[in-house]
Amino acid sequence: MSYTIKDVAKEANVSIATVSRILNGQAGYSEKTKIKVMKVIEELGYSPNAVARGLINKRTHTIGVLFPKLSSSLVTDLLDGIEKAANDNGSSVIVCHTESNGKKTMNYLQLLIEKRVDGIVFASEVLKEEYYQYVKKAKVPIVLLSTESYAFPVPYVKVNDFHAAYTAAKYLIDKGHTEIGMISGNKEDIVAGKPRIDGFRKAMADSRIVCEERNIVNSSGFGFRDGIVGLPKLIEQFPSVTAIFAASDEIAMGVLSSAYQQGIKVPEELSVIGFDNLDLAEMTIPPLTTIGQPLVKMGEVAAQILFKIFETGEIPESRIMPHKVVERLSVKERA
Amino acid sequence: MSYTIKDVAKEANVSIATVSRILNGQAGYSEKTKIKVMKVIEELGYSPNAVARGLINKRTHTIGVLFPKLSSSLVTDLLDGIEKAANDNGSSVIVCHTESNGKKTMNYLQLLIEKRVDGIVFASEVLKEEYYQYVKKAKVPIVLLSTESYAFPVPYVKVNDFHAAYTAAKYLIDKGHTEIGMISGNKEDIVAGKPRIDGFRKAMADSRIVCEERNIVNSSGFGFRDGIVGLPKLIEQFPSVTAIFAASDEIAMGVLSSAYQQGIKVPEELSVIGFDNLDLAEMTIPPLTTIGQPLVKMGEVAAQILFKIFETGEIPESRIMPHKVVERLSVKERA
DNA sequence: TATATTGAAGTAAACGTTTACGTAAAAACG
DNA sequence: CGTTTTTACGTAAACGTTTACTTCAATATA
Repeated sequence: MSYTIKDVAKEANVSIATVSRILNGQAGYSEKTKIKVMKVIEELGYSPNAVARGLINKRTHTIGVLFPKLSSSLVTDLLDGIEKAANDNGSSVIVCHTESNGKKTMNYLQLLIEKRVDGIVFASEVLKEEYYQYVKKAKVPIVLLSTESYAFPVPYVKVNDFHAAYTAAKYLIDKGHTEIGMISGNKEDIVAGKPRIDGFRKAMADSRIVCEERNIVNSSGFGFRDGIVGLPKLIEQFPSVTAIFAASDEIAMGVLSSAYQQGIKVPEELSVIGFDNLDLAEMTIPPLTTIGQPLVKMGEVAAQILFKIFETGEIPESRIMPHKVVERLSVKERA
Repeated sequence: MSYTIKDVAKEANVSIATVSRILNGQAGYSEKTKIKVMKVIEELGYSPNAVARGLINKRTHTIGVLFPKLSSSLVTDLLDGIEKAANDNGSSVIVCHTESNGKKTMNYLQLLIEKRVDGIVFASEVLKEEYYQYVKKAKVPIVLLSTESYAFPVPYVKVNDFHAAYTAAKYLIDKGHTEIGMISGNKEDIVAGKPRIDGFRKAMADSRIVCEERNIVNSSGFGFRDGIVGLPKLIEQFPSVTAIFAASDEIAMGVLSSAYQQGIKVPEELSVIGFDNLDLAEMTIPPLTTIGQPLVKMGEVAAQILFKIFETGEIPESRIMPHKVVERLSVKERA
């Protein structure tokens, strides 16, 4: 097919060992032969076979990434960061799209392990026992991104959702709001759903604002639709609401759209704060005030943790990334 | 490290050839030994080494994808489709993020070729001669996605941008508009910029509507900012405008935001049609009428073309995917 | 000058598979 | 029952590298 190291060796009248040494900068050859060999490589257009290298070196310079879905700008930013860090470390990334499906996830894990990826980033989803045991048995390093495991000792990279939600609610309170509602995403989601609700509740409690059932609408997911249907529901059960904490930017966009349809002015009549700071948060009308997660950075850090593990063999600590409120125009001080 | 086929063979008292045959369903063993071997595999938790397989089979079951940027929902949808089709065909995908940088692109191509990917999807960017020659020399199948090459015989998958833009303009015209402007994206972009402008012009001409300099604002890219700055510019040079064709949904969102800031009501005072039908097009205020590209499907088709090439060795024809107008609420019939 | 050291290479084994080829026993056939 | 065919394996080479060991000449050292 294409040329091999043998072809190069033959053409240059040296042994394959010499070619290999030159290619890997390993000492043991003269400048003259190097030049000769490089010339042959150039002429032939020889490209070293990374598969063969991987076989003998037991290192593929490839990492695998598992996402529940691809078409979400949250995931995209994470991937962006991962890819960046991987590339900086001379590795490539294989993306897998699990659709939050247990069987698919297992298949992907199997695939990645058979391909002998150096490590795995598991993103935005809960690490089931089955998954954990499988990669543990295969001894492949794994790091969690934008998720966390309470049951297993796996390093993770994420923001503190409890704290971030607290910050969001507190921000609204500091703006003079007292009639504050939340549209929460899935409360069964123990890693991103529940903590945000708890953080919201805690902020309310700390400010001595009563927070009951009616303050919170639990939706099934974190999507646009959840915001669209969430707002009318919230208004129905809590008509005096003046400010809303949406558990994701997509929910917030749904709220914005729903408010617009109902003729509710944001932020004049209703303030809205989101969560994530997706790219589209600055494109909404009005531009969305939100809790920013450093998504790209988080992806980078997750990948870097993997590389650290390759180097040292030790498992580093998890990283809680800082969140911040990104002030735009969807929240107004209450008179 | 982990178990090999030899360990399995020894443990099961058979030769490695037999294990291999069982693993690949190759005939040449009895049911009894199969059961015995499978049991050993199960016990050991043996995982076949795809790297070794790749070396001997000259097939890695991996394809590479090059994107100019990752954080764009356009690219994400394409990737989604590619990944889906790849997975259906037992392959994985390596993503590369070129940032439209020639050097980075060449590095990625080199990387992918060294890793011996079975094929490459080159997306949303123009295929430079240097790129083409390099992958051609390596004899790696390549397919273009959402882009096209006039100079080289490379199969592509995309919509007909000229025709799609024509459709957009015609749609506005059919709604009774005659004062129609365009915010065009980069007109130097010969594959997506220029054809859309030409399509727009043609539709205007065919309807005997004069279309001059002032009808079109050329921006440098296809992003939100371009819409934000584009609208004021367009209004200044063409104050009577009642409808706008934005060359991308992101531009359209910029237009929407800019219009909102200036107190221009969409669609009452100004109609806007976009291009792409990104996920976020339905989340805008008002929901965006746009030209839909079947992005996920396009990704799938691109990958399938690659698999077809692997099978047949022949290069299939390019595919022009159908576009359609997705009617939402940002365009209004003119009184 | 005799010996030790260094430098520049080559040889061959190993990585974990697949597969062409060989072989012995079992089955089928006449 | 003798011969042919089939079945069920085993042996060993190959895939394209890296690298531990060798080797041989040139240089440094005593």
